[in-house]
Amino acid sequence: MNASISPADGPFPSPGHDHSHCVETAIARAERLCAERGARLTGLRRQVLELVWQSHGPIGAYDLLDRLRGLRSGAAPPTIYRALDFLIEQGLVHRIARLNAFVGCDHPGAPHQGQFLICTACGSSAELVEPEIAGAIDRGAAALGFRVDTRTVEVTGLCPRCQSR
Amino acid sequence: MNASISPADGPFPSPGHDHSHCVETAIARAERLCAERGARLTGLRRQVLELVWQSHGPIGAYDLLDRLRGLRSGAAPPTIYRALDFLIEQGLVHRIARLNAFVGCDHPGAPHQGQFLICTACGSSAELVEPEIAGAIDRGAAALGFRVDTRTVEVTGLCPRCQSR
DNA sequence: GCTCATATGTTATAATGTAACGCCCATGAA
DNA sequence: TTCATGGGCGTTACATTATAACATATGAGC
Repeated sequence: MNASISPADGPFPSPGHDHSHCVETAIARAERLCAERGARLTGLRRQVLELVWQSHGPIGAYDLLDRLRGLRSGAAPPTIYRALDFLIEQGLVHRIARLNAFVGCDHPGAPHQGQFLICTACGSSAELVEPEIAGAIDRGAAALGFRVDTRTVEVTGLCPRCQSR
Repeated sequence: MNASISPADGPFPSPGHDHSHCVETAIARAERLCAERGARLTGLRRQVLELVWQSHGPIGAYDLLDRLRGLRSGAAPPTIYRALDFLIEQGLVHRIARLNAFVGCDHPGAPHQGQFLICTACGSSAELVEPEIAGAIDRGAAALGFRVDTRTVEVTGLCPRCQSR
């Protein structure tokens, strides 16, 4: 099993966690990946990626916009959405459809699509990378002759911490 | 494997299909289920369910609203959303998060959550009921100590017809 | 420096979804 | 019968999310 975390360094954020370290790591990985690919991680795009990671869970576009305005007065919705489009294209950010929200990808570089566990009590999320889930989906689709492009898997429930509260 | 269809009577709609029959069947099932449960399938709710089924694929709330206005002048967004809330609660309709759209459930009465194949070429969708997918999700979640509530599975790609065009 | 494509700024608007309040009507108790 | 109750729906207003369209700036390569 290959489970991991978003945005903290355990399956779900733990209390004494140094999150700024995660942010730095994520930015560093993003820089490297974009350099390898010749993709332009501009100042704006890096700022938006930092803001996504600084959030302790999935964050909406307009919340990001509010925070971005602290850095760039005059930012407007297209500012955010264009940056997010780029980051998603590069596999650095995932969009969670059920929440209309965005979250940093824990496995940039590895070809995969997001599988998310979303805690309805605390709002945190964890990213799964489960080949078994993708495999089961592909078998079901193949049985109907369907050619798979993207797979969205979003699971709601309670994270370990919120179960014991 | 237990695959089936939405809204037609094969894995994906076929050309000479008599769709009005599907609509009637769906309404009849809904009447029966609601009667058993003591749930009130009112005139409005039945009309909305018919409109959902009359669509040959997932349909947005405001498209439904436009059509409903042909039957009830003065219908407003809450009219549609409240009816949809009821229908979803009763398991008669599913919401497809990626599309912000709604589709009739092929398996009302059977406890399940929607698993959808969505053709990006023709817009049609097919509903899967794959215990293997749910099982794989549950195992992945259990490994992180996550208690599952709902599972959203939405797969995009090409249906058999659109692959051969 | 020039040119071109790309990135970003800017304004406006589209698309989707909800809050809040009040009326009506069916139901059941006094 | 009357009246309280609650659900369903009408209605208005508004909140939230996302995009279109056009102008300007920036940066990489020549």
